[in-house]
Amino acid sequence: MSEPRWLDEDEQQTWRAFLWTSRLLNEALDRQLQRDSGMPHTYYVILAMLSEAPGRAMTMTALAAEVRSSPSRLSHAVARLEEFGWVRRIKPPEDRRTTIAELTDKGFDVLAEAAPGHVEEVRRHLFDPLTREQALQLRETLRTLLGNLDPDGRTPDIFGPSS
Amino acid sequence: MSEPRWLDEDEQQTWRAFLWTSRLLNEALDRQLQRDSGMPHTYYVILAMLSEAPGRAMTMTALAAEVRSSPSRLSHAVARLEEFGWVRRIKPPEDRRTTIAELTDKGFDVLAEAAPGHVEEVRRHLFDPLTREQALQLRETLRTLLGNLDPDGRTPDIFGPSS
DNA sequence: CTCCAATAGTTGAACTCTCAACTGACAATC
DNA sequence: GATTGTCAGTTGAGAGTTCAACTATTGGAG
Repeated sequence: MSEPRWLDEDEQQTWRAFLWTSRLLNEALDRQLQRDSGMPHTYYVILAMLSEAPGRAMTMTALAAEVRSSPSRLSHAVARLEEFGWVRRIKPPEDRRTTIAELTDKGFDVLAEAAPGHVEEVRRHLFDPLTREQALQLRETLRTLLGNLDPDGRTPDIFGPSS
Repeated sequence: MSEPRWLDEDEQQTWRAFLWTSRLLNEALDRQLQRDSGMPHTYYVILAMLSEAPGRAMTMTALAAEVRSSPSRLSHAVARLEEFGWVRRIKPPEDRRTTIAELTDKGFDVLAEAAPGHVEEVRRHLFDPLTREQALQLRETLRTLLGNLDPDGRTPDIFGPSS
């Protein structure tokens, strides 16, 4: 065991700022979505990702990777979304292990209704306070961190085609 | 109702990078702390803040502000921490509405044991991948966002004495 | 062809968090 | 000095998350 390398004052401030910012931002989004559309932010992201997929459908595993969720969390979430009638589960005959989650028309409508308010909230809390310059710098910094946290870079959409 | 201002490509990428980064970072910290010290990250932060307070004690309201928690969440959390014997509740006679949460010696020891591993994890995921320059820029950006999210700037410790 | 490992996903229990309702104590006004 | 309002904190129910254990199916290795 080597000596722990403690955080200096600057680092401490950076870390806490990160912690509070992500906490508060997430809570703000959750509150807004829960109030206006009756769903937590996690569910919104699932619907959004499904809506972008070809055929508005994806296997559970692919979807889990897309939304950075554990298989378990996604399974529970989709079960709930299915209760709401926003997602449908399909068992394809080719590989009977897999399950395909498909966004229903109702789910698509709910998403379409939720989107403007949600985007507005993201804008208000994340982009409005920052200059364009800051936002772009932030993106680069976060990409760096993400490359570290999510090593099997299953995030091709986040990295531009030029890299 | 005005037209929603959608996110452009850059903003979309920034936003998702923020989302995944904070998600994954939080999960990494939670897993590490749960595994090595049997507590979620939220509880660690509560213990840490208490340990820094004079007398290692604080009123529930002050502590809630410090850790950006709702009164309810904090109340449940402290109830649990009390079960573990890491925190003690005290009812002061001056104002019998308030409750003071005090870190016990046992709680302090647990925190002291948990700290090095936790700091190491923060370092690995947040500071090691970044240049010092990036980290400082990140801090400024986050301060801006935080000023927006947490308007009653009850974050004097995060803003330097010069501001 | 059989057996074993890997893949895909689900389930239940324990736990944390949210929200709304509630209790109890101090403060202020009439 | 009663009433009303505000402050401090708790509680319970419902919902989401985690972890470990489990089922079912497919892909290989011998």
